[in-house]
Amino acid sequence: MGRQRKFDEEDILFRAMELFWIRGYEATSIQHLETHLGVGKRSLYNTFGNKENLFIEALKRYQALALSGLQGLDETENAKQAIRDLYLRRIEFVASKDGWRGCLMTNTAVELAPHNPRVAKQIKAMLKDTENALFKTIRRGQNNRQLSANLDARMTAVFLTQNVLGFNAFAKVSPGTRNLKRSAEITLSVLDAP
Amino acid sequence: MGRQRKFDEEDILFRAMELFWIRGYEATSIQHLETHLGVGKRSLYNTFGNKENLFIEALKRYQALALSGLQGLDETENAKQAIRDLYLRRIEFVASKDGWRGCLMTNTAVELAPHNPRVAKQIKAMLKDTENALFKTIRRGQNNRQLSANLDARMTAVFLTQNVLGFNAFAKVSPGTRNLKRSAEITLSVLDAP
DNA sequence: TTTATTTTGCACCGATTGTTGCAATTGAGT
DNA sequence: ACTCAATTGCAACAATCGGTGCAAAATAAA
Repeated sequence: MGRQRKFDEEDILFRAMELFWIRGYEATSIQHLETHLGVGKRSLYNTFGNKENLFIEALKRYQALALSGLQGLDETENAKQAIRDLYLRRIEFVASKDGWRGCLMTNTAVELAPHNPRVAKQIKAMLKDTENALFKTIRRGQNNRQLSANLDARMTAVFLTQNVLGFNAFAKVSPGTRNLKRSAEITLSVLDAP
Repeated sequence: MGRQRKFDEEDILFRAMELFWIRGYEATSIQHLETHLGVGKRSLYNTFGNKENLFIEALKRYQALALSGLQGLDETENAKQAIRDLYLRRIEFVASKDGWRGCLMTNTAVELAPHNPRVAKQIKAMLKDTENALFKTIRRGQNNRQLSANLDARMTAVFLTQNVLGFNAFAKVSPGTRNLKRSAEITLSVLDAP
């Protein structure tokens, strides 16, 4: 009973995610959200409580998005090629039609996480998602004799995770996928260790 | 002639740099600067014009600081060891007494550069500083037969630069130098290519 | 149709943002 | 001692921030 909503909550969260993604947390004001989402601020506050909650919910949608990207690792038989594909997908991922939006996880890790424990906890979880997915893939490659057993699978996964953060940050100031792709190839050469 | 200043401009810039470093650009308000610098806002505006100019001048001081760190590369004969030392120094660099401040270049690349062309230009210059210093060191290592001639020196330098951004971002959410140091060793293994 | 309940639009809140006008203060040059 | 330019402290500015109170609008249940 009562008046029915004019918007879909999940749709709003997805689009809010994109706005935070492009402009960052502080620079995306409630007013900005209002106009670009087509929803009155009062409805936003009724639904999500406050800006922080709205952001955290939006960030969860990003986490789901990133997680589905990581699942692509399982679809390629060769471990190194699987990781290469992930990198190439992520490089396209951080490039939007107009300019470079980078990666919401990286942006948030730098801008918001240091001052907000709730956000920091969530970012840590997302980093662990990445690390664990890469770890699993490296282990699989070792079992299949595609990667050397001498590789420290866990630390290599940590290394690759840091590296993803790196090119996300790099992409924000240096447009163009060419350098990113060539640099990614060097990153992958770590997997060729004897 | 006229009334003399109560502060040293260079000293203020250095301390402002530290404040921006810890809290970020937006979160460091003029009021915050006023109290922590011990200088009235009116003096700040008289001297630097506005907040953006003050920040850019402070960022230049950071650039000089980073540049002097890069010069340490020339002080170690072995190229790989020189780069390792740089990494270890930078890992300590991003760790302050109280918590993790990360790297002002990385923080700014993510938070401010995308919306501010002047800042973006300066960040690009700083990245080029890093890349060029690493390139020179890699070349030196190749000339001295310490590193393989098969290494693409330029792209390896780009890779290492991205990697530095990566662990700067990583450090903001994952305190502790241990993981960073171990991951750095994997990064350096790229230089062992045959 | 009436009632009960939820959502929406509008006005408005106090706090804070960066920035400036102005007059008092300072101190070197005359 | 006087002048004049530079610097300072204080008050205030308009704009914007996140957030709310309240009544009208909308809709399901009675």
